[in-house]
Amino acid sequence: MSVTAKDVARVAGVSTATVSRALRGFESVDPELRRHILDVAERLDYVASPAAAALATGRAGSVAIITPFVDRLAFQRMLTGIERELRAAGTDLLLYCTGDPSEPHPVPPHKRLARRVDGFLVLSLSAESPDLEKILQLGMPVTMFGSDGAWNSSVYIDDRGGAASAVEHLLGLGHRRIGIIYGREGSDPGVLEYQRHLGCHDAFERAGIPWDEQLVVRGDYTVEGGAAAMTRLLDHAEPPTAVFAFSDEMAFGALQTMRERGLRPGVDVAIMGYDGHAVSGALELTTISVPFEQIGATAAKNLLEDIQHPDRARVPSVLPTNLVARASTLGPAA
Amino acid sequence: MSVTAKDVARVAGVSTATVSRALRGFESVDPELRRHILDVAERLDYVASPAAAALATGRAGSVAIITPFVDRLAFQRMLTGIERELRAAGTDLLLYCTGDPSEPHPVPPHKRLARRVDGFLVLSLSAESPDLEKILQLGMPVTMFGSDGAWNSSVYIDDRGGAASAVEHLLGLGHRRIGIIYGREGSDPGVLEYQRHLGCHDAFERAGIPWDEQLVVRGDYTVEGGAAAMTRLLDHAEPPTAVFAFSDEMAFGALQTMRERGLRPGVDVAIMGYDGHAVSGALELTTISVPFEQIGATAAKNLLEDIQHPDRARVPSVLPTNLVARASTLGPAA
DNA sequence: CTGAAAGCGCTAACAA
DNA sequence: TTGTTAGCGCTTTCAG
Repeated sequence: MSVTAKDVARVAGVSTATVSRALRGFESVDPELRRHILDVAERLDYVASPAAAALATGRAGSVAIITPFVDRLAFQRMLTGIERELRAAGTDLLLYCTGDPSEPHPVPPHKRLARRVDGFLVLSLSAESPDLEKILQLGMPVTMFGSDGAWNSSVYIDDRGGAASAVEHLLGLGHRRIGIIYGREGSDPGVLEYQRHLGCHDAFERAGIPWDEQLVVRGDYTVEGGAAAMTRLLDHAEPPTAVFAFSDEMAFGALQTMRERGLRPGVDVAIMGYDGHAVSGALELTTISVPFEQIGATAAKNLLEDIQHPDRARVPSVLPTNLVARASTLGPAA
Repeated sequence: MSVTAKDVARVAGVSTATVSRALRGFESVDPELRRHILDVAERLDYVASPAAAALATGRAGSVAIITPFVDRLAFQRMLTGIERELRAAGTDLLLYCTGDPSEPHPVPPHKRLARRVDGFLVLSLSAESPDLEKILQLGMPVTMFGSDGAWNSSVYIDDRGGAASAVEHLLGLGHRRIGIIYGREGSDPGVLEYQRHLGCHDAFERAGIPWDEQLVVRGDYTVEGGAAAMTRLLDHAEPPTAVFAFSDEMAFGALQTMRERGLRPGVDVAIMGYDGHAVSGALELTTISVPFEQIGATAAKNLLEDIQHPDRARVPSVLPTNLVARASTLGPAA
């Protein structure tokens, strides 16, 4: 097969135990011997078998990301932050995508990953998802983002407040008929989207404006879905003067629909998104910016901490969002 | 620790060997016994240790993606396709990001992953990258995309032709001063970007138009970089009447700069991108669409094939690109 | 068709 | 400080 610790031991004239110790930088190895062993290992181009190490130690040296979708900008940005942290820590990253929650997956993640990783990074899974439940049952370190609930070492943003501030921004501009483009049907209290709904309600209530179900449509978190949703809103007998989409991607689609109809963002209809992706700047889209890279990095750091110190008490991290007002709600700069 | 094959064997009243055979669906196990064993395993909530299996069989049951950046739309789309294929095959996915080629990474990927995976999916790495060389030396199955060269089981698109058709589209609209926004400095013949440069040259040459270095600027493959590049182009004494960006992301930035200056895409300056991301539709951006999801899926399939049949001769897959003309070059629809 | 036994390559007590 | 000796949990000949 390939060169093993035994080979290194033989060539270096020591035991495999010493090879193992030297390679892992144990203090208890004679510095000179150690150098010698490292030399030999280098020369033989030795690479330790992670499988054997994992079997012997019980730790895998890797963590898994569990998330329903990989094709969302928010995920991409979190991944950027996660990858950076993990690489710095020398921890491998396994990606497991559960797909649409409505369709059951061939092999549930806890089955596949249980003994393969040291911990889980659960992103955008509902707190009520059966997958999550199974993973928690494993009793391994888990850090979450996007699931509502008070878990240790998880990462949060104030989504309810963020959504409320979005609506308030529009109200402040004088809008009274405000359309909402949400993501997916059947969002339960365990998922962030639900918080955004609550935030909208909060803002409307404070302003004494009744909630109008007619102006709430689904956009599937995609550009196309957002475009279709906007079409429905505009075709309404009494169309909204402002629209708040629960993600930038859906807002992009809404902008497209407006363009097709010759409507000017921020002039004819105000529109805003949520997430603060790079492209929203290029589109002059008002949005709630969310620090996804930092969310990813923080989640990864928390998880690594949890893995190293399983019993240490941890406190959730809360990260800020903020509203970035642009021409899509303010109109073209004077 | 947790429940092992031995536990299942004991409870089921058989040997661990039979448990192993039954669980892997070997024909040689009595159907009835087999059902019984599966039952017990299910009941005990048994999950085989991948580390132990890997150690015993020599195969990891996973593949690694090696790529310099994860924060690009193209990567995200490939990942979508890859993940789908791999999940269907029950193969795990490890993600390894090399970072900027110019800055050396802490641990070379081949060291870390050599014995951890059964094969590599190398995306957007230069054919002349030292990382690639090391990985190839491992002698394991490798499927590539975005590295130019004739490797088996790799996936290609005709980037040279695609870039040429982009320029020809602009030429066909009467443009003679065409700006180019490329991605990164020092692209060598081993990377796809180089092919795009060649394609541009091809088109200019066929049209008898001299190449003007003044109109070629760098955009770093980001929205911000594209915006800055566009600024430089427009500040030119004799600005281009059309601009071709080597990625949609950079074209988005260019559009932003135009908007800030009150220039209308397709009217004042024609602009086109490359990649065909979903957002480009929303922006009415003319682009060369590239089937990244399909590229990812094909690459993953090829790799899995290679792993299963290491000696079978393979032929590279070539996937099509095509030009999608929109308002950013054609002007607003009549 | 099934069981016994010998590893896979590494780590961790325990001795020396 | 270093070597010896058992495993970690699974797979896989080889017998039966």
